[in-house]
Amino acid sequence: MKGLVRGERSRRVLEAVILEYIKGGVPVGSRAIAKKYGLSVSPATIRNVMADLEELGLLYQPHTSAGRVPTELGLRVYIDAILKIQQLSIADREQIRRSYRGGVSRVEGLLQETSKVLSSFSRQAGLVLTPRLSHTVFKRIEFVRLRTSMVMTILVSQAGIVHNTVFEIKEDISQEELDKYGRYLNEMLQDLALHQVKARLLEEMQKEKVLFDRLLSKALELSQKALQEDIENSELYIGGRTNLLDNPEFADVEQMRRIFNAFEEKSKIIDLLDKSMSAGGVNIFIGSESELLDMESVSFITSPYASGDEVLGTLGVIGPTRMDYSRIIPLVDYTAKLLSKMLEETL
Amino acid sequence: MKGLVRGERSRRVLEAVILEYIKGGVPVGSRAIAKKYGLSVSPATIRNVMADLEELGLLYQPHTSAGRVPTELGLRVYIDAILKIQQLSIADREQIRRSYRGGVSRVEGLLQETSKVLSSFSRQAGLVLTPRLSHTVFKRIEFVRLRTSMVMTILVSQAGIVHNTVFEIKEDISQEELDKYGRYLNEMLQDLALHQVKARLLEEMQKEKVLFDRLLSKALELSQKALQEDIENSELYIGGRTNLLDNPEFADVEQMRRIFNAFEEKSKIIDLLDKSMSAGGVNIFIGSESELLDMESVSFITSPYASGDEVLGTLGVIGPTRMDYSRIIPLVDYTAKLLSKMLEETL
DNA sequence: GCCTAGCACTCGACAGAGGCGAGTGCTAAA
DNA sequence: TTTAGCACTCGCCTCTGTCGAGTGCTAGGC
Repeated sequence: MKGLVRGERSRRVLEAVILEYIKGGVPVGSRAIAKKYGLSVSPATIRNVMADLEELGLLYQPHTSAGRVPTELGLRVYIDAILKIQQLSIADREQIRRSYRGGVSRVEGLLQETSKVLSSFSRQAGLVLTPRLSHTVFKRIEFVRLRTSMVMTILVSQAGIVHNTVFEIKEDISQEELDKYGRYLNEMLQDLALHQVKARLLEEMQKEKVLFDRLLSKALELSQKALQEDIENSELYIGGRTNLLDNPEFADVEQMRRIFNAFEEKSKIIDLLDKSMSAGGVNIFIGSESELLDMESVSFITSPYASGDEVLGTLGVIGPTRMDYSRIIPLVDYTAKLLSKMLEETL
Repeated sequence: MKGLVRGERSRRVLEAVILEYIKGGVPVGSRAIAKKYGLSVSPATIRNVMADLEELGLLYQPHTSAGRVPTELGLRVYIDAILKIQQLSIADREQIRRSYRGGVSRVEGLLQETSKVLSSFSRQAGLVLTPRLSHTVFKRIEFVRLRTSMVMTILVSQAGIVHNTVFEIKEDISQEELDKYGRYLNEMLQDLALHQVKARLLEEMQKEKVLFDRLLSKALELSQKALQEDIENSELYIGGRTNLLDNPEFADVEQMRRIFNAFEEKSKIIDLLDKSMSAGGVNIFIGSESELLDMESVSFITSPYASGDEVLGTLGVIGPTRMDYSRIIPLVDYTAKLLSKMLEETL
């Protein structure tokens, strides 16, 4: 990949075009670069270099007499081979930490807040994928009798995530009995990962002695029901949608509609974030790389977050392909680390 | 108000202009009305009537040689004095009920689903304000020790709403002890409204005997903390935001930005829905009536929903002032009733 | 006295023409 | 290899004229 841009000058020019384009959003011409980037060569020379870069597929011209715009490939090369990723400044870091003050007391709140932090610092939209329940560790289960034959199950994971389900049962069960079930299950499932819990329950249900113990079998049945639910699903928090409206390239409503549809639908974005969960560190998807067809002009910058050793979810920023990568990459990186630390410390 | 439009013909013309405007979104001229609405008078006559209506402030002309557009007042008069609100057709009702199938097992899910139902049937955005916790009846409290000195409180209301808080305590408390607190409090707070719970806790804390019982006082302290949290706040579910993008009047991005900002901010809309909670039945806010300044071109149609006698929250539809009131008013009405029934039955 | 036909008038929407300017590619000379 | 010069391209903007929808007014008819 690096070989694509051989000369030092080519590289400087590519960088200049991209920086200028990110700043202005309009095609950039040879003269502007010759002037502002002190390459001490004339515009004509720049033009030659640009023509070369265009042949390599890194730049392209929207029309004959226009300046150049970076292609996806161009951005890719820039990010991989040219951009030196800086640390976030101390001031920025301090400010991010400060935005969390005012105490967020629930995990859900913390994650939602994070999506807002990401959006306000990137001036784009922030994304936070909540942990899959099935990937977390069992902490506690509780049954509450809401009314005749209606039972609520509350499931708490070690990371402090709460999930509840309501369902109907054939015969009424008293709260006292439900409490017994709870104690029994809490004992049995201690410290299991939730996806193991399911297996464990089945296993227990096979055991002969259980079959003859009404209490146990009832308890197992109930918890089975609770787990059938969507513990595989993640939620997605999206902060700062409106920031996207400020991007001039989305003035055209059609683009905007596509993106907001994806926000409403969520599943596509969830899939994407899910994919980048296993890959460690910051991931960048430029335009069509995300394979969200019909989303050609947006980029994602994502990073997984964790609590201890356990990778919980992914967070990131979505914006136009023309966005300030040099600022947002470290932002996403830092925020992911900060969130991980907060999850680990406070929970 | 009714007196504003005296003649039967004036009324017909006003209605015609509004219906036509709702359908097309462009100013409507005298000829179109004369033709399509079989008033069997000539365009010239219609023009005279229109001029009268304009003088009354019910219509206005965007420019000299344009057709007429209804004003807010015009719409108000139309809705109050002319529109006969029909029942939703059996087919529609059936279809709405069907959209809920596939079993929604949590209250949150049910409400969120409702916002989607509202949006898809209105082709605008659907709003559902969740119940304030403080207005619901206490069902159960539960403490979970997440790790040393970190405790989670889970609060369940009779309607099946779950709220959790995490906080740090000075000295560690074992799960066994926490369970004891729970049992004690569940006994004590049975069937109280949550806003009474707070008072009750304070009251108990005053009692001398409690002061000397470490267990009790600790339990009270903990639950106090849990309740300090945002039990006064409602959440707002918004479904079908993208539908709004289809309204031609919002092609201009500025309008759209305002609305989406309000969605992001939420508090203004929450206030509005909150206000219309106490007023029974369907409420309609046209344009500036909502007093959400900078939202001149949108209308709200809202209705409270309840469970049993207890009014829980508000739901509604937000769309351009030019929306199909005759369809959406019954829709909102029916959906509120249906939701109330479902909340009552299934919980 | 109300309704209608006719007419002059207004004004936005649209299309085409022309000028501007940014930016290019090519060529020839340094 | 670089640069200056030049002809050329093409999007954007403005100006202009035409078109048509719609109006208000007036005079005559039921």
